[in-house]
Amino acid sequence: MADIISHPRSRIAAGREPADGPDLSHGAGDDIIELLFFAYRDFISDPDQILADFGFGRAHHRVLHFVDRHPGMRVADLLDILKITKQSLGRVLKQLIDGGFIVQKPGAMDRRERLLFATCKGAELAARLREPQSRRIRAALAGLSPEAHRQVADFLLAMVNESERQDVADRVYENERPRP
Amino acid sequence: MADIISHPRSRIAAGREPADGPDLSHGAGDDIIELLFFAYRDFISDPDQILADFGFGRAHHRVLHFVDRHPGMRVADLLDILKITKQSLGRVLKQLIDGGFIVQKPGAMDRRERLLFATCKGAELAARLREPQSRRIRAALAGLSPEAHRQVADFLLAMVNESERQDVADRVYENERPRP
DNA sequence: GAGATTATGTCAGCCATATTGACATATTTT
DNA sequence: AAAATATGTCAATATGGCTGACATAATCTC
Repeated sequence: MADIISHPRSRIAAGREPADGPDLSHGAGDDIIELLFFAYRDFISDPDQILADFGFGRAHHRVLHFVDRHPGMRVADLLDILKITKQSLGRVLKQLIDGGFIVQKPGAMDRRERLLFATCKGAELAARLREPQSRRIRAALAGLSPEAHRQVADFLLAMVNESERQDVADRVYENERPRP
Repeated sequence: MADIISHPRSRIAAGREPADGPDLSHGAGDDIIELLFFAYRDFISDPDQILADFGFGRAHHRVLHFVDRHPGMRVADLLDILKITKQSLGRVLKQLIDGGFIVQKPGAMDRRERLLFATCKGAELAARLREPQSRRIRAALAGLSPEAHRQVADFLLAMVNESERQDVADRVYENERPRP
């Protein structure tokens, strides 16, 4: 029985070098794997209570956040960002529109497009949801060195898939995205 | 119609100070809100293809990861970490046990406890799942300054709820947890 | 030792959010 | 006119959360 049990600790004996094949045991950066899990777990839990008051879930938060931050966004842009299907987005977006948090306007150039905007009501909710998350981040950065904010932002950006990294940087830092 | 639309850009005009009440518009650290979303989105997408080959989802990954990393963990420990109910854990854990990835052993001190261990098969899968995430993290850190790893780890730890921060640090850095 | 508490498991049902596939409509492009 | 695009919608399904109720075995307390 005991012999079918893996003993990870024995595999990380100090200084041990793998004799054959790649070392699949724990290594540099593995602390970040767990820290990311715990940090994100608590980070996304902040707005849950507020959302519950509106009968919304985390999916509504994500949609409202991006529409509020990037007014005039197309539905297709949102699908690219969230990496979900239009059917999944559909229900959530419909609820936000029905509730008066988001409005749609046909595109001026291309009237097939439904450009998305947060209403004042929507912007207020987005701000309420953003507030505890901002507070948590500012508190976390406050205890660190002055350049930590930049280091952390650079790290997180470097964690994004290389193919989309520039798009994400443009979005986050508000360089207006040129749309072809 | 246009007057019910919020215009966030006007609220972040450079140097503007709020005249009344707290400033609920965007401020320091808000770039981190979005960067965390994008970084985590891509970070957790890495193992998805591997998991699909086994008919598993992200819930299985989380359970297997923590059991592999902390052998002899109790079911209650896992519930604390994942912050889910025992019913939710139950289904996923049962599948991992039935599939031979995890085994249970009664606790030596308290035979009510079911201590969890990854089998060799489970440890191998955990390593395969960890590999792309480790690679992504190492690549992200490689482009940064030498002290970035520490800064990022400190930041992520500081993002954890204060009440659990010490427990998380102990877990992540393998200081054996004293159990009362 | 009897009774309370604890650790775990399980049944049943519900909800949120994701999926795929098919099809409809309006609009723009070719 | 035909093809391609942007969006919306219907239907069915899966995952992974939840609550509530109840069962078992083991330990702790008096």
